[in-house]
Amino acid sequence: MALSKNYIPEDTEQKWYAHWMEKGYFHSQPDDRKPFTIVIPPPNVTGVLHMGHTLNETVQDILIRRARMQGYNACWVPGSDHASIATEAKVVAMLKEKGIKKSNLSRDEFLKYAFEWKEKYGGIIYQQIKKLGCSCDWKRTTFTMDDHYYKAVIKVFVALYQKGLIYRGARMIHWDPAAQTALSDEEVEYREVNSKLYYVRYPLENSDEFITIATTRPETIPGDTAICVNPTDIRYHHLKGKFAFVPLVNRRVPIIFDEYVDKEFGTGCLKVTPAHDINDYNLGLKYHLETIDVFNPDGTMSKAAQVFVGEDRFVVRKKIVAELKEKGFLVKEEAIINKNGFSQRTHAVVEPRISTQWFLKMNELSKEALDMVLNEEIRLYPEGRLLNTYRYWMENIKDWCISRQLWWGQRIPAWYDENGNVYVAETEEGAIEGWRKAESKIQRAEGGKPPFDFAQGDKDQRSEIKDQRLRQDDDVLDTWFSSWLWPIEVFNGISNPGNKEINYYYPTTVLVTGQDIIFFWVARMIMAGIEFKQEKPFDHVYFTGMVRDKQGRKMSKSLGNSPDLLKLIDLYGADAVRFGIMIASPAGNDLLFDESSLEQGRNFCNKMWNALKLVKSWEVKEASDGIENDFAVHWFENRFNEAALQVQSLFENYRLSEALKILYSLIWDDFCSWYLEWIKPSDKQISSKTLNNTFLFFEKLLQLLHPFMPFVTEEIYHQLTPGKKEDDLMIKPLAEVKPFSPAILEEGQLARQVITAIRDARNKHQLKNKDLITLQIQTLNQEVYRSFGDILIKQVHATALHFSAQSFQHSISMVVQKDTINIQMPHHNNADTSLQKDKLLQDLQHQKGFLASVEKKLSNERFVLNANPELVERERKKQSDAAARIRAIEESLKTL
RNA sequence: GGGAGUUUAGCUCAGUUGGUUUAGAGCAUCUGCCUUACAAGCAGAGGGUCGCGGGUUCGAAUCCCCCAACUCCCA
Repeated sequence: MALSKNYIPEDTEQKWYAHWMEKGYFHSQPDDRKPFTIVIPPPNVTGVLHMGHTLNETVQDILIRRARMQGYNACWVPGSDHASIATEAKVVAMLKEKGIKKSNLSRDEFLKYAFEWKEKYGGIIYQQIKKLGCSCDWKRTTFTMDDHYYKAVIKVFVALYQKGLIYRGARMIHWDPAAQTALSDEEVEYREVNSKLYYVRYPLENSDEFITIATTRPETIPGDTAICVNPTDIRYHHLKGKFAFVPLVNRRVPIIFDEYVDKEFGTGCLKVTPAHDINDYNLGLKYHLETIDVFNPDGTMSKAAQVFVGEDRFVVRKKIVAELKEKGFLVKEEAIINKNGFSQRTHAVVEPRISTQWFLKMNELSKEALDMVLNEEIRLYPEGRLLNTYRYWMENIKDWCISRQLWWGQRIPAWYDENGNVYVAETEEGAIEGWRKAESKIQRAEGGKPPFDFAQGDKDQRSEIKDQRLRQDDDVLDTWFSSWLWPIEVFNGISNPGNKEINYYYPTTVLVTGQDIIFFWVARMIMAGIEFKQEKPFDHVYFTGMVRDKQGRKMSKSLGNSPDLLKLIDLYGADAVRFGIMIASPAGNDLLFDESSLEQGRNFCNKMWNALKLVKSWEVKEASDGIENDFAVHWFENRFNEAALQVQSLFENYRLSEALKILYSLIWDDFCSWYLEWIKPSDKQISSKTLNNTFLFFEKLLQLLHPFMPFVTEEIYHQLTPGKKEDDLMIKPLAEVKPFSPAILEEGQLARQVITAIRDARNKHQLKNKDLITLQIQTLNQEVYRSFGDILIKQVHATALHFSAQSFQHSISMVVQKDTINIQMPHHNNADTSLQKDKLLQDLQHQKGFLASVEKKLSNERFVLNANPELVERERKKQSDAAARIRAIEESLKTL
């Protein structure tokens, strides 16, 4: 079958993915090979594949595919997390469309809808990951709400509670009024916003005077319970012991003095609202102030506010300002820029709120997790900045608020009795048992007998307790409280500790993730690994950068600058998308996404496709090889080995983008532009030896490139010798990297330089391709030139190669390394040599300058004395080379 | 406000412990080519006071200090 003009990705991608799946290449089982394990950072179940995922998954696939070819037992576990806030919001929205209110549903009914939703939409992203070509072990797909996973999370909660690391308490937390749930510190994003600073005067008691405060949040005025100034601020010394009245609600509040207040900000007077600001809350604790919560959970004004009850906080801000103005309390307003906290999921302005929540103590957990990274037991790539970030967070760690006021997630395994006592257990029975023990203790203390005897299995009594005496906590756990177990529980390491799989695959080899979730995930996974497995979760962490558009802006829905990935795959092919993304992602840097790099990837596929067409068009002629092919084959073999070695070392350092660049240039330039042109026969006839070597080279190139561009390489691999292939490139073992000879590479370099120099001269003198030239070289190294003489003649369209001690008169001459090259055309006896002369003069000047700098170095005694001998020797070589080159140039100039 | 990082060609980046031909690559640009694998191509070329200013050294893109700009993280 004739091959198409260009490479057509859609013809091959689906075919090969299906083939690989059918062969079970992606599936891994423990065996006696070394494992190479990656767990996918679980994308959110509500998600569709975006550019960030694409970069991330591509990197993982590259690593896992290469490891597989290197003979590791490669296992890449896919999955997703349940994303409680985001998913619950989607389900609520879906219900709303159906005309169902969440508040009218029972918890179980709601969860039924949620699971339905998950079944319907939760798998979309998997299909997209497959389109990208990712070789995940789909049989291991895990979801953070799977049964075993759910149980593991509960088990961990109970264990940490029993260890005293989990506690429940009233604290000031971040409240998301849109989702109506608490958030952890990490789920709040701070952004600068334009806002206003309002100056409001509060009347003083028993006086005509006022005290003026400045605030950006006038809607919290009804919650004020003090005014605070700095004790060193002499402006307010006379107010010691005085009281003021809060405008609108007319509350009498004390004036207190504390160092916390910044004298320079506003008027130096701070209104204190302990219920609605973390610093004010601390002042409240210190000075025993009343705490008045003026907001409802949804961000409207509460009854306690007395004014504008039931209206939204931002509407009320405007109304209160208007009223303050009207009543003469407002002194002035000033435009300022300040930072607001926004919910990462709903983007609502976060409200500091005092609330009873569950917390995990982080101090003890963090110590070992920090050491593990500092002493390089776990290595971060790239290291520098991220190590500092990690250290800072770990050293200043705060307790983690893990409860969420939602239904979609693992329900907190805590039960309360009528008196508010709490019983934490993995099951309800366990909690009842705990309650019974506690009860009977009291009974015994009071001399009575235990109320129930479960040993007798009294079912009625049991349900009585369940329904009337014990009530389970309504809240669920933070999604990250399940994700932090991911590297362990995907192998059932918590629900079924010590099983064969966890023992084999854990710790995993490398985690690939974005820098933005270093705290959410990476740090906490390390803690979980230490706590529950007594071992690190992974050896390496590779952080990818952020995907931006080509102007450097973050990709976002609102800017509309994130491209539709599936469309791009349709347009360019998955390999081209992978190429484009990787070539533009220098290790550790952000990716500036530009469609033109996908085009480059598509063109690259096409280039290889055409090389395939070329080599397949050749026919074997059984005759001895000409010398030219020996040189070409020998040279390319060494060039390949050199590049393979570079690629290996780049992989070891996670410099994937650079490895891809090396391969791109190795295939396009070295293989296609040089090697294939050198061996290309004029009559399609080629020796079997050269052809076989060429096929072998091609295969080896495809193999090295395969992890980056799996589809096109597999396709060409099979096309090279159709019908014969029983294996697949994907699982073909990668050969050991072989040493290379620098000498042959240098000879190749010389050949290329001479060819390029002559082509340049032809170009400058507007010689047609068909014009044959006479070629003469002045060199002390005729042997080397003879070894590639035929290549030279073919590549520059010369009649023959001559060696001579003298230049031709009226020839065009140039100097390559230490040799002078002369070319002459039959019909160009009076060629204009001025261009050539300029170039030689320029080169001469450069060489002289260079020689001078080398000689300066060598005439410096301190250099010769201090620098190591090899270095001095190298400088001497530079000196003699430069001198030789200068001589050659001067010679050539004489003939012009 | 505190901390970290970055600054090399028009753009994106390499440049390992200071010395490897007075700085390299890809893309973009320019010139010439429809040469029978490929115009999604071929051949060639131009382009940088290594952010600024000091210092250390025989020698600095590389080490130190100051300043400037940008980015990120934290509060």
